[in-house]
Amino acid sequence: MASGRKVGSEESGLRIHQTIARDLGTAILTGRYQPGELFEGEIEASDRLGVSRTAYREAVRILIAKGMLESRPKAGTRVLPRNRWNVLDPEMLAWMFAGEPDSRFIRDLFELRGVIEPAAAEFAARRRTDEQLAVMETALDDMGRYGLSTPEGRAADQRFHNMILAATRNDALEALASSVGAAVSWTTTFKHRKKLLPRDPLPDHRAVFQAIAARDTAAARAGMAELLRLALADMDIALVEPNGEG
Amino acid sequence: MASGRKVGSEESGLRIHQTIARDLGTAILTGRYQPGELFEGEIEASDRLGVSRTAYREAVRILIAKGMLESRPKAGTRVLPRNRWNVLDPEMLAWMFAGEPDSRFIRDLFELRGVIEPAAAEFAARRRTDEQLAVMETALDDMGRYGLSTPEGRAADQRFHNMILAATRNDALEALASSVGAAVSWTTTFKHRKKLLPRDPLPDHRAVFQAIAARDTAAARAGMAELLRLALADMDIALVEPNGEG
DNA sequence: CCTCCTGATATACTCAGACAAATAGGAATT
DNA sequence: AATTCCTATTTGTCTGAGTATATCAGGAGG
Repeated sequence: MASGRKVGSEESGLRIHQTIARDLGTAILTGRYQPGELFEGEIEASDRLGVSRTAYREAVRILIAKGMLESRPKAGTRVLPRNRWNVLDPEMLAWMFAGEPDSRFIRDLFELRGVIEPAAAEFAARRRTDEQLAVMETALDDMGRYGLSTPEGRAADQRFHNMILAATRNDALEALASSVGAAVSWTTTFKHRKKLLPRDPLPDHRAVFQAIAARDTAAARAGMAELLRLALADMDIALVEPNGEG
Repeated sequence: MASGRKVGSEESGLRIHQTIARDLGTAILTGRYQPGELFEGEIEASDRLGVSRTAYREAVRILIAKGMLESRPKAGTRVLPRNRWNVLDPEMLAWMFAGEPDSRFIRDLFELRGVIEPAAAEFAARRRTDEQLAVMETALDDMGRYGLSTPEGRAADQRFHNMILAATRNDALEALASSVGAAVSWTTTFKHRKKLLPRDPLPDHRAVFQAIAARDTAAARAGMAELLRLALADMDIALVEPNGEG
């Protein structure tokens, strides 16, 4: 047992294959490996990283499952083109936002959210149950009580949006929006890290809630769109797109 | 070396861990394993399947990467709740549609597509380049030449929609819509398996194309919405939702 | 000169068995 | 009853060997 060395840095509860997957994943996301680029062999790679081939291979399996890699005997392991990546995968989003996320992709996510959530609000207005409505209301109350600058307040905000998604009764929409919402909430954390929020978000949320309560689909859609528009306006990243909405 | 038996059925080029992942994945998707249910231990499972623990573990890693499983020492490996699954993962969609897909989820996918693609058409109308427009046109020509009942025609249809997505200049939207689009095309195959298409889809496509060419965002959105509405009307699954659009 | 086969070879894939690490759950203690 | 500690169980990691497969070079045939 001569070499009982650690990999390099003491990671939290993560297993080795998870840290390798995360490291390789972020390396690919940040462009340190280009699409089409060939990886070194398993033996060399695992040796260089100071881990067993087993752990390295399991890491590669994870990245293959996320559409980032491809591996075949004799051909080796190479990075797939970007359009094959599952960029909406929650773990991948977490990797992106752990580092310095690409502002262009953040814009993409907000844009996608702007497409998804108003539609979700509309479906929710049509299909919500009274129980779901009640959960939304208490979440909104909590949000007002604690404010968005506290963890409790943000959790309440999450609950509110999640319940809207659940009320859509659309699993696909729900899965998607929860991923995007989580990613966007990372940026919200960024926002609050720099400056405290300048605006009270409660009225927008209440308007959406009222519309859903009244089963007013058009108002729900419009209210959510307005909410997102205001939220986006609070952020600095609005500037990446030179041309406005027109 | 007493038992050199094969796993059971001769799979095509798939590796062992891939087939195990697919089998377990479909078993979970079809409800043969319920959320929260505990798997048997790795040794028992790999032994029962007649494969090595390595291969079984790599399969489990894949399913964990897709949000279907969770495993911790001493606690075992268990199925995660449905809302944790990455149901938009292309591979998962393929697994679903390989068997008898849940009609409720198909409805969800169509609904999601109805949200995504009109928005994508709108973005495409605003941001498309002339080159992208040219590709759309040739795709449309091919589609007209071969018809949707031929593989070439369907490929052209795919190219048309994919180019719209590329023209949105939104990676997140593109990744999402390509997954959903692929899944929906499986159902299109289903449709044509039963009955040949009763309607000429070309006019709808041309309308969308014209709008994108003219950079008419509203018309592009409306045209795409209409296209999807008609496509959905062709399918049998419209009946799952008793209440119409209103 | 090109196409098709054929085999050598590099690479990932699979296997078996051992050991390590972590943690859930119970036992002992306060 | 709450807390601490122990232990047994399960996943995690390692090693080294052997297998399968696809690429690539080189030759046979057109």
